Amino acid sequence: MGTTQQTDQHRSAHQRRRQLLEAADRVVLRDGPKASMNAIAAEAGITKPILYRHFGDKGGLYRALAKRHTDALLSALKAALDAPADRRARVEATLDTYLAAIEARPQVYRFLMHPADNTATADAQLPEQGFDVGRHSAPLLRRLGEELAVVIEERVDLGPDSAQLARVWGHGIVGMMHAAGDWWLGERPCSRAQLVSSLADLLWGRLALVDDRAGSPGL
Amino acid sequence: MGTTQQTDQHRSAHQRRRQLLEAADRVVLRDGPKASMNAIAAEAGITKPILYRHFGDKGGLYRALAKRHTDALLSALKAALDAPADRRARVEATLDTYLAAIEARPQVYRFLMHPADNTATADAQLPEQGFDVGRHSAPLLRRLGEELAVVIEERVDLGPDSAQLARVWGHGIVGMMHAAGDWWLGERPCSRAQLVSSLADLLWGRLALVDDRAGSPGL
DNA sequence: GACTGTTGTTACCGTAAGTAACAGCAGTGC
DNA sequence: GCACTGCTGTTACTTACGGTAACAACAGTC
Repeated sequence: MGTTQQTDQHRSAHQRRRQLLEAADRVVLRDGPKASMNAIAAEAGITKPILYRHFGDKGGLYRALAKRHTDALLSALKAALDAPADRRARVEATLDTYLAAIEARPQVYRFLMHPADNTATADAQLPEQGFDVGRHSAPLLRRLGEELAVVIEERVDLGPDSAQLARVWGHGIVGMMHAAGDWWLGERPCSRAQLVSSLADLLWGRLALVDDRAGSPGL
Repeated sequence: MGTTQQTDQHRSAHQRRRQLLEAADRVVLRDGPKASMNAIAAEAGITKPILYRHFGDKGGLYRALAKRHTDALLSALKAALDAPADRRARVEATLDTYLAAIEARPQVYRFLMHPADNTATADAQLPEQGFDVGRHSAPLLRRLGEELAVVIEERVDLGPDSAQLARVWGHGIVGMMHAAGDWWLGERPCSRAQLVSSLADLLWGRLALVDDRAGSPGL
């Protein structure tokens, strides 16, 4: 075997890589986070060592896959964030874009969000490794948080310490979106629009404004 | 071997279980998320099958361990949430309590937060299992989110749909805290107090209040 | 026609989860 | 005393998966 789909065999390694990633995508879409290298290789019509030649290890494949999806998601989010509307509408559009994405492909979402582990032999105190890839965990949320921080800092005037505040907010907002989305995806307690509105209310400081409950200790 | 620490051998199975969990705790504290069942058994002075008799599978041990830590963390958070101070101070105290906890024991934190996987063979559509433990993913963040939702709904008057809004906010706030904490723990870009203050500002709606940056498109 | 590089294979290793199957020993009823 | 039950513990195994070595086939090139 191996001579079946070899009709056009001299496409570039880059094309081959994309093809493998698409197969991996399909398997992940079907099997969720349990997708094994064997299963992915089988889906691509090849065997494991080829995957390893292309991606080094499972983390490499994971990162390549994550980059694809993160790039796609991120450009969608940026578009929502840059839409011609006021800030509240933009925030809601961004939240909705994210939630629509995870709703559309929950399996991919779960695979990307729960990487299981990566390089971390023991000490956890090694200063740097030289590579930027595979450094620490940082699979998708980290990147989203950083990118959102950039957008926030570009667009909003946060005064002194703006860079740092923007990063905290970026990661915090992404985490809020993620956790609420993860819960919502599992339980579906309300419509997407309601969730978006509730989260935007939270970001708009409604927690600080509402009254204490009648019977609660008067603080 | 095996006759060494058998001085008082007829303590209840519950005591034994606690002892095993403490050993597991120690290993997790040392090895992080890579802690193997063999290593845990060795730390407890026994071998694997005993762990499996007590906890069923690795997921069972994980859940038991998670419950311990979640209970402890949750009671600390509830205490902070119930302190005699205004809402902002209480929120800051709660954030700080959480961050101090993950700062104090990052290995345990990482083990609990990155469960890698659990029961999820394929369909993801099985109705119920009979047990309440091991249902779906919901390791720690879910529970924190639900508990925070309860506290929010008890203490704050959110009007109609208050139950649902409280749950969204509970999960959202926990997610914000988690993501920001995870990032902060990895990079340590600022002091804990600064992080707490920035997150509280975010929850207080400062995002809605600040001005657009000078050069940005006028929306 | 030999040389090299790519694509593919089979067959293997190491590790870790999970599982028999068996051994020792406490208590209980006869 | 003696079988029976039940708990704690063991060794040794199976299975599955990540990762690797060694080899086979073939395209293009000098």
